[in-house]
Amino acid sequence: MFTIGKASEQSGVNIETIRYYEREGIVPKPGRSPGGRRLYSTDEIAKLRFVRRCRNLGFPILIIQTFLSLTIEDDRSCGEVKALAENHLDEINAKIENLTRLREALLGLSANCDDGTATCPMLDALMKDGFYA
Amino acid sequence: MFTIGKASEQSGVNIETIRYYEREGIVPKPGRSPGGRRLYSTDEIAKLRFVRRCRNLGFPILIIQTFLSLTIEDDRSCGEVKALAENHLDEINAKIENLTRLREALLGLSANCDDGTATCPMLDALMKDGFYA
DNA sequence: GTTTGCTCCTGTAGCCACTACAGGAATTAG
DNA sequence: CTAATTCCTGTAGTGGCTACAGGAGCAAAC
Repeated sequence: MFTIGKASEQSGVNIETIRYYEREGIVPKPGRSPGGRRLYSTDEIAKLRFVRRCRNLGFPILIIQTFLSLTIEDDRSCGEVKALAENHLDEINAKIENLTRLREALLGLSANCDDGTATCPMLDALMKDGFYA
Repeated sequence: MFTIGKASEQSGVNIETIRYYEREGIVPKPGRSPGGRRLYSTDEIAKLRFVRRCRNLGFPILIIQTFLSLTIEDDRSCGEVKALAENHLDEINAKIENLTRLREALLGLSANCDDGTATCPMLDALMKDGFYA
C-alpha cells in the first residue's frame, strides 16, 4: 500500500488532482491508515494511470468514467469503446481543421503588418465592417 | 443608439457576454437610458465586433485588451501587434501538432478494436504497464 | 525525547471565458 | 390598458484542475 505521494509519482497524476478525482467520484475512495492517510493499492494506482493516459489522449472525464465502468462490466465493451474513440477522433479532426483555418486567417491578416507603421492593417481589418464573418 | 439586444445582434456577441465584458472592464461602460438601460453607439458595437473577431481567431482576452489599448495609442502599434500575432500563431501550430500526434495515437489504439470481443484491446493497452508514457 | 522537516489532511477559493438562472423593472405592441 | 417582450442586477455553475491556509501525522537526527 502506498500513500498519496507515491501513488502520484507512480501514476503521474498530481496529488491535488487525485484528491479531486476522489471528490468527484471518478475513482473510488481508497482505504485509510490509522492516522487518516489515504492508502493506494497497485490496482488503484493503475486506475489512476489509466485516467491520466485517457486525459492525455484528450478524452473528457465523463467518457473516461464510461471506460472505467466498461472495464468492470467486461461485456460488449469493445464496440462501445470503439464508438466513443471514433467520436473523439472526429472531434479532434474538427479541432485540427478549425485551427488550420484559423492559422490561414491569421497569416493573411498579419502578412501586411510591418513594423513602424502608424496604424496597423491587421487591427484595421478587424475593426472595419464587411470583413471576415 | 441601440439597446443591448440590438448591439448583440449587430456585433454577434451574446447579451450575457456583453455584460460580462463590461463587468471585466474589457469594453468601456456604455451610457444609459433614463430607465437604466444600456445604450450603445455604432462605435461601441464595432468594438464588440472586434472583440468577437479576435476571440474567433483564438486570441485570449488579455491580448485583445492589449489590442484595444494599441488602437487608442496608435503609436508603434503594428510591431507589437505583429509580435503578438506571431506568438499566437506559434501556439496554434503547437496545438495542431499535439492534436495530430494524439490522432495518430488514438488511431493506433482503436485499430485493434473489433465489435463483439469480450475484453477491449484499447482499454487493455491503456491499463497495462510499460505502454505509452 | 524532542526538534526538525517532510508529507499528509480538510476546506475553500481561484483560473478562463463564459452561460444560466431568479426575481424584478421598463418598455413596446396591439 | 394590458400583455408580451426586453432589459436589469446579482449569483452560481461549467470543466478540470490548481493553489493556498492552517493544522496534524510521522520518520530520523540530535
